[in-house]
Amino acid sequence: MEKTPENCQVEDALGILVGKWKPVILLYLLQEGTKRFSELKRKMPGITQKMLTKQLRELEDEDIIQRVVYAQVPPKVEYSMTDYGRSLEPVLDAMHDWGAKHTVRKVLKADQVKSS
Amino acid sequence: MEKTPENCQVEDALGILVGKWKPVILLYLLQEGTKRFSELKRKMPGITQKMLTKQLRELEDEDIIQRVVYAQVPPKVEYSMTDYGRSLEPVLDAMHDWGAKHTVRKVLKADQVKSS
DNA sequence: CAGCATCCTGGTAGATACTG
DNA sequence: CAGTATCTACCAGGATGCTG
Repeated sequence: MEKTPENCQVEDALGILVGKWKPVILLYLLQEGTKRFSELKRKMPGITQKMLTKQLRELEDEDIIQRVVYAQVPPKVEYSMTDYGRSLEPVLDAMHDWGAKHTVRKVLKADQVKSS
Repeated sequence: MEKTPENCQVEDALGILVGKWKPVILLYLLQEGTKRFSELKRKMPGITQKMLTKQLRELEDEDIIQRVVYAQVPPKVEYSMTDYGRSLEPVLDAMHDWGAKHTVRKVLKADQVKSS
């Protein structure tokens, strides 16, 4: 597929990644494997149950993550990356690498302002 | 910089890329070089002047693109990528590649539903 | 030509409370 | 434990009109 602006496929990846907590959720699942709902919640202080549920549902709808419910009491639900979801890893890597450089740059710039 | 979720640098790249028209604008400037305001506007039927201005300003504030104003009548303003902005290209590439695969996958999935 | 000022709207995010 | 159900706040995005 050509990389012309008229034929922009960037939006798809963007659409899946946008959401205040999605990148973090994906990084957890990619690096630490399967996680329970409560584990994810604990890892992300500040997120509400509603938001976590919503973001997970959206990722599930896109087949990026998998949701497994255990029929037991108390309930147990586990989330993990799908093989397909793992294909997003290079994208996240590229973004992370760029973000790291960008952060460094912002710090340098702030220094310049200070010393001027 | 480590790629731990606690230290997520993905958001930075995401923050710069989100905006309904930013990826397209960047692809135009990356692939076709310097462009005037009106040229960009013509390329993107549907965008309003206000939105184009806004998106361009935001990209400029992040030093991704450069804005050059020619003191003449009628006014002429040209936009181009900065060297720094060009460093985003691998990110856009990664996202485009993924998006292209994703599109194919969605088509296949739709077919499965139809033939079932 | 390029852009600002104003007003409007829908959806994302969040706070809070309740349930199988 | 892992969710729904409401309600509220905010802002990106958009329509329209004016200007150096």
